[in-house]
Amino acid sequence: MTKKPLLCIVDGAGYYFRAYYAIRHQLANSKGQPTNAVYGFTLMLRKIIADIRPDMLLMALDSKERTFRHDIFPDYKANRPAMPEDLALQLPYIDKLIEAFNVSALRMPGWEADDIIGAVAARACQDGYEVVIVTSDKDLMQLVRPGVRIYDSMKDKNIGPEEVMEKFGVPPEKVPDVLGLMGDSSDNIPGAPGVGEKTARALVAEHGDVEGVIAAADGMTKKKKLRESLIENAELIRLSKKLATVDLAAPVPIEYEKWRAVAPDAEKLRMLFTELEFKTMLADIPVAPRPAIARDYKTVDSPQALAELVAELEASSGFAVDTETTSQNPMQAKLVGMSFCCHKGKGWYLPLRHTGDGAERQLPWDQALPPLKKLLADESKPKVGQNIKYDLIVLGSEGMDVAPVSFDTMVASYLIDPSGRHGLSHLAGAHLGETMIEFKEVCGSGASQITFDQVPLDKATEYAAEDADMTWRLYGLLAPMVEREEVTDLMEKVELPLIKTLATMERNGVLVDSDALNKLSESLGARMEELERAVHEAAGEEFNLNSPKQLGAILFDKLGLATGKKKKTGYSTDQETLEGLAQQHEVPRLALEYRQLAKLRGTYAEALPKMVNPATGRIHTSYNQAVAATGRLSSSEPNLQNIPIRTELGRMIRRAFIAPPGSRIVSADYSQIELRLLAHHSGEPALIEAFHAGEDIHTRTAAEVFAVDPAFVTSDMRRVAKSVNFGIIYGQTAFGLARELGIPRGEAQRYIDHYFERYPGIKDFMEKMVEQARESGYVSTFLGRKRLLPDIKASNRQIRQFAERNAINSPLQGGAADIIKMAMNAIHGRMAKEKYESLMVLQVHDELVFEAKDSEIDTLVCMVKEEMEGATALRVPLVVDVGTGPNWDEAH
DNA sequence: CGTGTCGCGTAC
DNA sequence: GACGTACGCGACACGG
Repeated sequence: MTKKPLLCIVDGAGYYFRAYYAIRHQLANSKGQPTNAVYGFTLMLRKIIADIRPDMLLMALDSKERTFRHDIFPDYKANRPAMPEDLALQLPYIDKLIEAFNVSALRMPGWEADDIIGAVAARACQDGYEVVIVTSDKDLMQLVRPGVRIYDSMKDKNIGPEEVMEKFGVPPEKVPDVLGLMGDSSDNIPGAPGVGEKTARALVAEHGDVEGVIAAADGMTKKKKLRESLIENAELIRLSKKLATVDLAAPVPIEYEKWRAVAPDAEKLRMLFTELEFKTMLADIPVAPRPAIARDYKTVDSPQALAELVAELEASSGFAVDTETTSQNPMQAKLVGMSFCCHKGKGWYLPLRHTGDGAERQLPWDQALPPLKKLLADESKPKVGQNIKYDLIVLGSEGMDVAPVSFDTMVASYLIDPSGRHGLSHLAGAHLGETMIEFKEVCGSGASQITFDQVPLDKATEYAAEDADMTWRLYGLLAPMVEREEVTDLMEKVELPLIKTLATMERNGVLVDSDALNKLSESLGARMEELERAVHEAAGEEFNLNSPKQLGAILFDKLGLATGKKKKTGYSTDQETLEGLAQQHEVPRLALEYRQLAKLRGTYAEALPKMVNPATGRIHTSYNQAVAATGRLSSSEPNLQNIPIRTELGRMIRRAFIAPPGSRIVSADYSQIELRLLAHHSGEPALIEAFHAGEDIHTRTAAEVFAVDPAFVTSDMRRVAKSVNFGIIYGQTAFGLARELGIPRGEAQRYIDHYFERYPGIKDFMEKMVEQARESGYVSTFLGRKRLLPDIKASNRQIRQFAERNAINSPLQGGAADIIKMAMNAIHGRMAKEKYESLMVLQVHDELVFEAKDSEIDTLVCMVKEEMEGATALRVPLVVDVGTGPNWDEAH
C-alpha cells in the first residue's frame, strides 16, 4: 500500500492567541512594534513544517463576520474581551508571514476556523488523505477519527481517539454532547447550570448523547438538582450542543494542489524578519529553490582555453579554486587537476595528471601550470575555497603557494552556526538549492573505487568545475552573512590566518618512534594473551573478551554478579561497573586490566605506526576547523589530541613522540585557562585576586570552600575543590559531583553551596549566560564566536538543561579556543618572519608542541611563552608552563 | 563485503 | 536524569 498523502490543517487563529499569551515579556522591535505573537507564531509554523513535514498545508483563519452561531445564540462568545491592541497591531504581520511561508490560508465569511477545519478534514479523509489538525483547542477533539489526528505543537502531543477518551471519557463524536452539557466558558456556551465536566462525562457515557440524557432526566430522582437543571434547560442544552458542534457542511473550496507545501519565499521572509528584527531567524532562512543557474563548465584542454581562463581570472577581483587529487588525505594526495570559478555558473577544469578517457587532450604540465601558479600566488588576487586548507597542503606539496586566502565557505558556515554540517554539497543544498554530483557517482565506492586521475575528462570536468562554481556562489551568499552575524573580525583575524597555520603544522607532521611502539605492542599482546587465558579459566569457558555483550553474559548470567547500569543492549560492563565488581571476582579484575591494554594497543601502539607517511617518515594528523560546536579544533587520522597521559603505561605511548637528533620536544600549555576565563567573565574578586597572586587555584578554592587557611588545606580538600572547579565549567550538578567523588549527594550539594557563597560572581555569570541564551538564542565568546542554543527554551527539561550547561561551558571552552588560535597565528607568523628552523607540530586544546632545534630552544621557548601569554589581555594574567625533553612525555 | 550503530575509553 | 568538547576501536547487525 502506498502511503497516504499528509494534509496538515492549522488552527491559525488559535495559535496567534496562544503565542501572544505564551510569550509574556514584551517583545518589540526597535521601533516599538510589538512582535511577541508574530514571533511565537513563526516558531510554531517552523516547528510544524519541520516536525510534521506535511505534503499539503492549510491555515484556517476566522473571519470578522458574524456566524450562524451568533444567529442562533446572540450571546455566543459575548464574554470575550476585545482583542488586545498590541495583538491587533500584529495581525497584518501574521498575514504577511503566512504569505512569506507560502502557506495557503483560508478565511470564509460567516464561518469560524473550526468549521473550515472540520469540513476540510472530513472531505480530505474521504479523499484518502491522512489529516493532522494542529490546534490546542480541546473543542476540536470531536474531529478525531481514524485518519484524522490532532497535534498540539505547544505540548508536542499527538491526540488520537485514545487520548480523546482519556480527556473526555467519551469517543470523539460525543465530545459536543459533553461540551453541550458542561458548557464552555471561553466561548460563552451556557450548558446546563450545575453540570460540570465530570457530571457531563458521566451522563454522556451512561446515556449516549444529549437526547439520551434529557430523556433520562425524569428518572434521576436521587439527584433532584441535576434532574431539575436538565429538564428546565433541555432546550438550552440542545442549543449548546449545536454551538459546540463543528459544522462539517461549511462550503469549503477543496484545492489540494494549491495547498501543496512548498519552500518559503526566502526574499519575503528576509524582508519581513528584517523589519521585525528577528535576527536569529534571519540567519537560517531556508533558501527556496530558485531557477537553476545555467552551467557552463569547460575543460582546459587547449592553449586557447588556457588563455581564456587566464584572461578571465586576471580580469576578476578574485576567484574560487579547488583541487582534484588521488586521496582524501592531503598528505597522501597527488594533484590530478584544478578547477576555477569567478562567475556564477561558469567553471573551468584544468586536468593535469589524468590517465583515463580524454587524457591525451591534457596540456603539458609545464605549459599549463606556470600562469596559474603565478595567479595563485598573486597577493592582489583574493582566493576563495571550501576547506581550502586541504588545497593549500596539496599545492604546497607541489611547490605552489596560495595567497591571499580571503574566504573559506566551510569556515564561514561554521562561524555563522557551528552546529550542523558544513560540507560543500550540504551547503549547496541548503543555501543554493542545488544538488551536487556525489563523489561515488564519479569514482564508485568499495573495492571498485577508482582514483580521480582515472575518471574520463568530461565527467571529471562536470564534477570538478561544479565544486569551484558552488564554492564561488556560496561565497557570494555567505560573505554578507558573516557580516550580518558580526563574525567578520573572528573570521579575518583568527580563522582565516589559522588555515595557513594549520596547513603548515599538518605538513610539518610529528616524528614517532615506530620501533618503540611496535615493541610495546608486542609486549602488550603477550600480557593480553595471559590475561585472556586467565579470564577464560576463571569463567570456565572461552568467549570474546573484547565483546561487552559476551563479557556481560559471563559476569551477570553465568557468575551471577550484581548488574549495574542498563544499556540499550544489555547491562553495562564499563570501567565503573567492573571496578565495583573487582573485589568480588577475578573475572572483572582481569577484564579491567585487559581492557586497558587492549585500548592502548588497538588505538595507539598498533594504529600509530600505520599512520606514518612513507614519504616523510612522520605522522601528519588532520586538524578540523569546522567540527567542534564550541570553536575548538579537532584532530583525526590519527587523533593526536587524545594520546594517553594519565597512567604510567599510557605515557609509554607519549614517550614515542620524539624529536630527531639535534632537536628536542618543547611543550607549552596554558595553566587553568578555562578557570581564568571564568574569573575574567565573572569578575569574581576572590578568583581574580588568587590568579593575580599566582596562587594554586584549587588550594585557594579549597581554603574558601572549607573556610580554612590555605596552609591547612589537605590533599583531600584540594581534590574536592579541583572537582568542584571543573564541575562548574561543565555545569555539573550535585549528583554528578557526588558520583565523581564517591560522596553522598547532600555533601556534594554543601560543597557547591559553599562555593557559590564564596564566589557569588560565578553564580551570577552562570545565570547571565543562561539568560543571554534565552534572550538572544545564543551565547558568545569574548571574540564574538557564537554558539546557537535553540534548545534553551525546550519544554523537555532534560533537553533544556543540556542547553543551559552549554550556555555556561561554551564561552569558556570556546574562549580558550579563541586564545590559543590567536597564539598559534602569532607564533606561526614569528617563526616564518624570524626564520626559525624549528617546527610547530601539535595543538591539544590548551597546549602547543614544538620540535625545536637545539640551537633555537632558548629563543623559541621565550618567544612561544611571550606570544601565548600575550595573546590577549584578560582581567587575570595568562600563564604558560613550558617544558622540554627528548620526547613528548618528558617535555611535560 | 561494506556501512552504520553501540559500548567503551582516551584526551582536554 | 544527573559533566562540557572531541575521535576511534572492536563487535555486531544489516543490506546487497
